[in-house]
Amino acid sequence: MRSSILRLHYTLFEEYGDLGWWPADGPFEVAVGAILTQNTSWNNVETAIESLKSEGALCPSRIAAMNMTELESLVRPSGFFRQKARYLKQLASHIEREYSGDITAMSSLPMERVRAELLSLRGVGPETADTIMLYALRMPSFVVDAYTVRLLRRLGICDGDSHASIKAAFEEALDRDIAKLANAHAMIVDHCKSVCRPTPRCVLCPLREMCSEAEKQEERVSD
DNA sequence: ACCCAGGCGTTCT
DNA sequence: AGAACGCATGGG
Repeated sequence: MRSSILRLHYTLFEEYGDLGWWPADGPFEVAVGAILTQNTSWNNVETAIESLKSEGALCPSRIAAMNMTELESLVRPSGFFRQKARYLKQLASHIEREYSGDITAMSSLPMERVRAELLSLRGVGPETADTIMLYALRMPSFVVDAYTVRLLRRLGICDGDSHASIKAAFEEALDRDIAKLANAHAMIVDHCKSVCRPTPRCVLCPLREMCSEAEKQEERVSD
């Protein structure tokens, strides 16, 4: 899988270059965005983040102290607003209580410890935890999302492989380099949003070569 | 009038 | 362990 990942990374980088993810003002805003974007388009998340900002509410202390109804109304545009308000509240309280409101304090702890701690919070699953680690704490933890799995399957790079093994393969192939891991996920998401749709149009796709090779391989198998 | 979006938790088989 | 379902808004 290693050489396929390297080729994918190289080809995507040739097309997209450095995308400079995650778009946010600071580490805590990254974490908030990671929760708000769960199964939700980024456009809706931006609206919610803007409304939080306009209230000066984008910090752990303010969110931890805010009343639930107000928080719900601020994050409403991002959908699932009752759950997400609860999740943000819990995250903010945790950061406030354990790290005096400074989320970056977590980055000096071992990765496994940080991941387990994030996963223990309601509303923080594998993808959200890895997103916070990679883009807020700048730790080399690759983010495997639905896009990644769909793309890798289509390219025949993975088949039934678990998220965990895909994650590990990227981290090894990209040498645990934070900038590379961060940009790799960004390129995959960006690519899948615009080009590699559920029903693909491969004519101008930078990955069309890899894609057609995978299709040929598929035909051989089904013979 | 659909369909989908940068998931997660709960509740089943 | 893995599938099915609810959660909710806004844009194509």
